[in-house]
Amino acid sequence: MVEKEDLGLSLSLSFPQNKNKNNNNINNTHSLQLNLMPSSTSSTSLSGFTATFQKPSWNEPFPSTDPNSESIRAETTRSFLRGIDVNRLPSHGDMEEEAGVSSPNSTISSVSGKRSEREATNGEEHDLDRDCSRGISDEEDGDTSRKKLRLSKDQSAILEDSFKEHNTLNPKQKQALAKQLGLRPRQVEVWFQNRRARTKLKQTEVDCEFLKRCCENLTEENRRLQKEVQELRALKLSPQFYMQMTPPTTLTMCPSCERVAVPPSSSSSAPSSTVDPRSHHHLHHHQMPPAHHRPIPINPWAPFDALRPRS
DNA sequence: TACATTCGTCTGCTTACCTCA
DNA sequence: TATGAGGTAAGCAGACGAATG
Repeated sequence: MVEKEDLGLSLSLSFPQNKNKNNNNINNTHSLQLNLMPSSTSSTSLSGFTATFQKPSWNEPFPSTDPNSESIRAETTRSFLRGIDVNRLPSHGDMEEEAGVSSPNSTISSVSGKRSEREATNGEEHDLDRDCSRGISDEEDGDTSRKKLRLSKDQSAILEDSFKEHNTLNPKQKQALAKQLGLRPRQVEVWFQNRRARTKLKQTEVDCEFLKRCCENLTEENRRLQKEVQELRALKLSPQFYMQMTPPTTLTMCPSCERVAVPPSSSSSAPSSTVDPRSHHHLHHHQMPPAHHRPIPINPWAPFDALRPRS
């Protein structure tokens, strides 16, 4: 079994750009990438989804720019081919000698369900692949419990590699991969479906964690601001406050950004109406605020604002 | 061109089995 | 040894898009 650390999940926080289909288009999103790859991971899987999806090439089943990963992959494939293949088809005739490992050909699907009823009613094999994938074999007709196939490590590794290249498969790719792995196309298809589901689940967990942290930050910011309001109220009650206060007429509002602008010189007594709007704009965007002027706190939702879809 | 049908594939949910602590 | 939790292969339903008549 492939360990979680080996999955090479690169999770992203995504906001769908267009919800064209069930909100599920995970590729067409703004993404905040969170690469969860452990630093010690081998080079075969370090690029994560985003990077590896950029260069799909199925002319070569497992392309690699890294000679090391190439050799690892080749070795994996070799060991896979010479090793125990729990999914070999019955025609190979050696599956039963591999004790303790179940074969997909011993897999028995549940006979319950509407689809089975439909097919029984039709009485025709309109989908050989699907029928085959359910592993209904002659020698196990009496057993209604489905046995579960466990993919070998090598099969899982190869499937993972493929998934990093493409998270979906076209029929040709599916066939090729199934042939390479000695699996049925339906099994490859199901594996990819489940893999996408796992990826999405992981992403959801990461998103949830991220939102939780945002919420905590906002709560903290809110607490801080409340405290500051209290302090300002207390200060307002003291008479010294009015002595130090600058007349409000020296403050102007920038019409473009709607922020309070500080005149070029605090000693200037010129009313704000005389300030040239152009110079004001120039100054207020390039002049450092007075020391007593508290900087505007960073909007904790800023990362979201940047990522949010424009609607 | 608009419409109905079929087909393949997707996601989401669920079940059943397997492994391991 | 029994058992419960977690992982995962696989089934099913419903939706969607493309192809076809």
